[in-house]
Amino acid sequence: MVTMRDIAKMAGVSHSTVSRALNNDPRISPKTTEKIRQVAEDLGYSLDIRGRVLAQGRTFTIGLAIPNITNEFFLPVIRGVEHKAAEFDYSLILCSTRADMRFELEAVRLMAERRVDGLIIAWTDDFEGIIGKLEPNKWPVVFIGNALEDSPYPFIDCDHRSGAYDAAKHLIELGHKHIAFLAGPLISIDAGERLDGYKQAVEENDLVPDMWEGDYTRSSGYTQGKKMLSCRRRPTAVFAANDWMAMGVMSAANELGIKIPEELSVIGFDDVAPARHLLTPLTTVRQPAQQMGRTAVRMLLENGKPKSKRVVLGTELVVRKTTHQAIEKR
Amino acid sequence: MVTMRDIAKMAGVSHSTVSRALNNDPRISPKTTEKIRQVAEDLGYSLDIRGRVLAQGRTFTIGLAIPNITNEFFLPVIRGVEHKAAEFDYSLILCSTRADMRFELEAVRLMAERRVDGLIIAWTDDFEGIIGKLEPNKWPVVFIGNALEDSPYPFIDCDHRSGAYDAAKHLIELGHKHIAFLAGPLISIDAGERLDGYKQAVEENDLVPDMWEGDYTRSSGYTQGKKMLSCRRRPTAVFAANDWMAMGVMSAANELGIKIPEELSVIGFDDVAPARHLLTPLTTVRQPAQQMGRTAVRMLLENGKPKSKRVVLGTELVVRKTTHQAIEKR
DNA sequence: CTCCTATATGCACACGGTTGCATGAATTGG
DNA sequence: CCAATTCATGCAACCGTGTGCATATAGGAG
Repeated sequence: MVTMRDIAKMAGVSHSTVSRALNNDPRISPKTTEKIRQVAEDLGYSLDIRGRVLAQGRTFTIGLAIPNITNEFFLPVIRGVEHKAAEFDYSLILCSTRADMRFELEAVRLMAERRVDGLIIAWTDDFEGIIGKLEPNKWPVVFIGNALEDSPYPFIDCDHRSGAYDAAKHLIELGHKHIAFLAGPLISIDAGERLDGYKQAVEENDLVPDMWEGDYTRSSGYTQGKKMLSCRRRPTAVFAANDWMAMGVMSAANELGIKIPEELSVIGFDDVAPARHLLTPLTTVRQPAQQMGRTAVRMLLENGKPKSKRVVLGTELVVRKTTHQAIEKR
Repeated sequence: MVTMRDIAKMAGVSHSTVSRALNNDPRISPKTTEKIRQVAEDLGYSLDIRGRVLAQGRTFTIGLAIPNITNEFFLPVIRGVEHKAAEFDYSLILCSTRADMRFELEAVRLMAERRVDGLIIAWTDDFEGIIGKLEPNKWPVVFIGNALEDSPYPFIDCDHRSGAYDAAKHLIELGHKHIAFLAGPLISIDAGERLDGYKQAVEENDLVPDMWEGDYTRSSGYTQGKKMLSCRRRPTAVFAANDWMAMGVMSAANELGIKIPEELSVIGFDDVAPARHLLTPLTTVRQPAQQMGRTAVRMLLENGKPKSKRVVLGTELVVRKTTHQAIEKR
């Protein structure tokens, strides 16, 4: 492998001159620079960034820890982070933590050892554990998702409450009177906020809440969907707290011969890719996942003066084909 | 930031002793080792892997260049690479090349500068360009996908031909006599092979091929689907060369009021997540994407003796709900 | 007591760049 | 023609860790 010292020898200069020439230092004469460039080219030189990294104290790398690569939901987050990082000429180190705290802490250790210039932790359950690991050396970190409103750590999340409110409002405006809500696991922060949004909308309009609990998986949507749709007075609309459960509900409705959207409106949350591609594409609330990724990178890298440590992004109601005017009551 | 020299000073030893102690060198006495461990702990020491990297000449990092993070199809590949790399205690640097050769070469340069221990290039169109960049320094590389059978470079792909053959055969065994094939863009290598597999199966059974060309996008599936299903004698089964196009065809059928699978069987290729989640889930040929990722890492990292430079994995026919016995001819 | 052998640790250099400061050469002004 | 200044380059230290070899100390055998 050819180094700057090799080039220096060939060009009859010192290796510091080579370094400066290749970095366009104006103090090196154009003639020398040109010569060095030429020799470098001839020898097939390739910069070894490891030297620079050690000398300059930066790694031009950021780390991203994602709970579960398997879940399509995180894909746009990764994309956002990758693209924004690339804009800054930064590389991305990706770790999947399998939603397991041990792996998560392991990933943090790994990235700290690599001295990444910044760390993005997505949807962790253990803020304190991570901060504890990072604290001794004050590594810069940004969290995405799962954020408490009064979190002392820099985070990015979206407004689940108002997103859920919008979704419920949408159904109400279509004339639905009986709107069931299929909640996520209520230990989770966003699940609680989404429930709140639903409740607020329903109560503001003098409707009675009808709450069921799932666990954000498709199969829980299916099971609970079967139950709620077999009730004597079944809802005319279901708001599922995420798309996976919404798809489970659709499955259940399908098996029960209930037509969507004519006989049942369904709305989800997140705007996950598979839901977009259904034959009757799902109406949902889009979480700006890609933008969340981009913003996280910006917060980490943008010239040191973070305007704010907390960012809450808005959501967007995406009306597609699964919501429909309520049928009149007989 | 506390370094080994700091620890050494505190513990009254030299930094080489610290290095050895922390690496469990048996030559350091248990007493000293324990003491050094303790001091390291007290000072909140964290290994800086950059030093090791430079000293040992390895980076414990592999690079993965993916054409397009946006496409869910690549997700299992990333997962496979990430998991396998983690098993080896390797980190993963991820680059999305936006299916643009310039970005691709840029990504290769970046990873080379970072001195990754191995490079995985997924579905490139420009093997020579990349090898040209890598050649001068003989960086280890493995390609995934888009492989020519006689490629001189180490690659992993799956057997598109036999996969397509299986798909067509499946339809034939269900009694279909008129099976349309919606091909991918025929410049692409796998598109050609899939077409060959289809042709072989159809001809072996004395059926007449009915070939249409798409471009692997959902919308091309929709457009061509509309056309082929509006023919006077429309096919009873469609084999789309990938899942996205299959979903387009299903959309078209849906709009034309053609019932799937009763009136039309549809089969895809790849087993992309959204196709799995349709209300009537798609029958398809699974490309072992995750395993391809894992294998690529293994080829790069496993103790230097690659058994073979070319791996062609098998595919798996996944029968779900979109294929059905052919209706009898009247 | 002396010699030999383990055992434990330190010294110094290596890895591949970057950078503050010094030095030598060339140019300019008087 | 000399001094002052600018310009181009080299020297050497540095970043944090790993490692071959030398050295110091202790323990055991004769």
